[in-house]
Amino acid sequence: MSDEIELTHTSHIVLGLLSMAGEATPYDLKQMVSATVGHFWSLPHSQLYAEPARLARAGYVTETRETEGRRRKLYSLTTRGRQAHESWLGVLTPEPYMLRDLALLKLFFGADAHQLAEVQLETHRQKLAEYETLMEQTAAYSSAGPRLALDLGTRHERQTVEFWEEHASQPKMAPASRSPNTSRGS
Amino acid sequence: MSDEIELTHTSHIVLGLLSMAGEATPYDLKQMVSATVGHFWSLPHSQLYAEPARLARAGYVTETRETEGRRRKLYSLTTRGRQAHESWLGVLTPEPYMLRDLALLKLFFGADAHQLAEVQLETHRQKLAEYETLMEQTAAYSSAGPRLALDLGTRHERQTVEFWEEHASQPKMAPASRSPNTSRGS
DNA sequence: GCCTCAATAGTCCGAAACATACCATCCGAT
DNA sequence: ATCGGATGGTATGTTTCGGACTATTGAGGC
Repeated sequence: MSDEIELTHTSHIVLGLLSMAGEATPYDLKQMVSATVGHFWSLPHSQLYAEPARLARAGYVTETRETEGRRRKLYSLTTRGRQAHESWLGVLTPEPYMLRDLALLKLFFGADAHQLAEVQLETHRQKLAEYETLMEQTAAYSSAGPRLALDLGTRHERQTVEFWEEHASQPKMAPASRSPNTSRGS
Repeated sequence: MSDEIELTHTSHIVLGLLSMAGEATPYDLKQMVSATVGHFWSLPHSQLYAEPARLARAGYVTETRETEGRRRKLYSLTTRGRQAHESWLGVLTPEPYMLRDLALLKLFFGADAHQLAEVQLETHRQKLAEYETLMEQTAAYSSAGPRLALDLGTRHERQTVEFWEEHASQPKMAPASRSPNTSRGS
């Protein structure tokens, strides 16, 4: 412990997840991410091996190994880590948010909206469906934070779908019934 | 020219801007970014010096210098660059988008929504106002792409503001008649 | 008992992006 | 004359990205 490091976004995700899980291996973190924040904040799984190690060096988490089997590394928050997490939660952030949407970028640069819409609709409808499923699952037992976040996410998706719907079906030749054969096979 | 590189998001932004401007210095690009795509896709200005150079090495843009004054570097698309840009525009991307919103992250991890809302409202209202101003300015003369992108951006902001409004003024005492002041006037 | 396949679990690395600090020049107003 | 602000640019250490690559484990078929 004791290299001074600065806590990055990734750090706070790891700290946050550990505070929820109590104790976790990087692989657990990976699962958690993809089930939760990964929906809107993606990161490569390699980070989830590198970052806890970094946090351990700086004394925010402890690293122990299983004594048997794969001898996986188990991480959990130290007092310092818990404090860091909590004070992060308490700090108000006017921080700008980033919406990195390739489709939006292409739209801006003049791509054909109708064409874009086709793919975007599929993507976002699927995501919306996922969210709605999640919503049902978590409605009862989950704590407030995740539910609120999911709520905002769902609204975003719903709106995005609406937007693209408006641009989907009337490119220039408006009339006939397009058979919307968006079969959802994987 | 002729190192093979792969075109990143940053590359495509630079190519796109150059295709709009015809010719530009990194500083020009910097201005353009902050006036346009920078609203939703931020990047450090140093990239706008590094990236064109990289693209020049690979033959996507030409680099010339002013012969007088500051002898700034001027970039413009080569045929290859223009092609790359256009084919990028044409490719359909189911690519997932990322919403990197610290506030959302904190919300997820259990931060106090009421408190968060305060700051978020300020930020997003301001952004919304910006967008609405931009909207008026660009309504007439601007081409379709930017207008559509702006439209989507504006809706996002509007919705985000709505969301935080719901969490701003009634922290835990729920009951009374909420005046649903979600006026949708532009 | 052996094999295979999927899920689990982890390492590694080059390239890109990030954030910021720093430097230099020009020009108009005091 | 000089000061400050806009202009214009470089440099650098850290983080992130993205994916390739390698094991191990356990369940089910044969």
